[in-house]
Amino acid sequence: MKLKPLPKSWFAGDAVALAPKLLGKIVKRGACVGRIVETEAYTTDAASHGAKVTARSAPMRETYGHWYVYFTYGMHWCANVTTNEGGTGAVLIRAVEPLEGLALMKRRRKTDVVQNLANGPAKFCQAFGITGKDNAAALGGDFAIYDAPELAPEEIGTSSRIGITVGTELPWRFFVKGNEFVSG
DNA sequence: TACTGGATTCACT
DNA sequence: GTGAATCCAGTAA
Repeated sequence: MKLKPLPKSWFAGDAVALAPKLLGKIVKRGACVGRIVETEAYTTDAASHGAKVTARSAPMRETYGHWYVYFTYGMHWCANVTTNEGGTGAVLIRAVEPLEGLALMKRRRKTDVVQNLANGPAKFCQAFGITGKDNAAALGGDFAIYDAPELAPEEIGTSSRIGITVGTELPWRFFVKGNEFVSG
């Protein structure tokens, strides 16, 4: 697979605009490679860490093209890519289709079911070995996002999670229809 | 210093 | 469909 890293400037725009564009892109960390199939944009809305100026959310405000990894529910890590040069924004990677490094992912996730390896934000982090040590790291090197053909519009739909998990109807949730690795 | 709640997941019924 | 697991950041005092 010929991979070309997305330049930092690619992430300078608004999170809401970049979330759908990230679909189909390739994320690689060490031996693990996957295709992003579900993303979620966070800016300064009430549900976002970016709504308040705190030490934790500093990467959302002060960086773009970096990883923002946070710990939640006492046991899970979630990975975002920071966006919006000069502003506040990040795109949460909610689900990934495993492509390479499946053996390692299966070992980390303690399951042989491929569909369950990375079909959730915390599952993705566990499968790829992402923890707080990756927080605020710049994209690139061993942990980067690579360019890939954009998904066709008919492959992108509105997530069934709307109104179920979060209780809000944010217009920027997406996932890929007709894909066996899709979450929800 | 102590308390509260969370961008989740999974086992169990 | 329901509830437990689990710990850190944020907030109040």
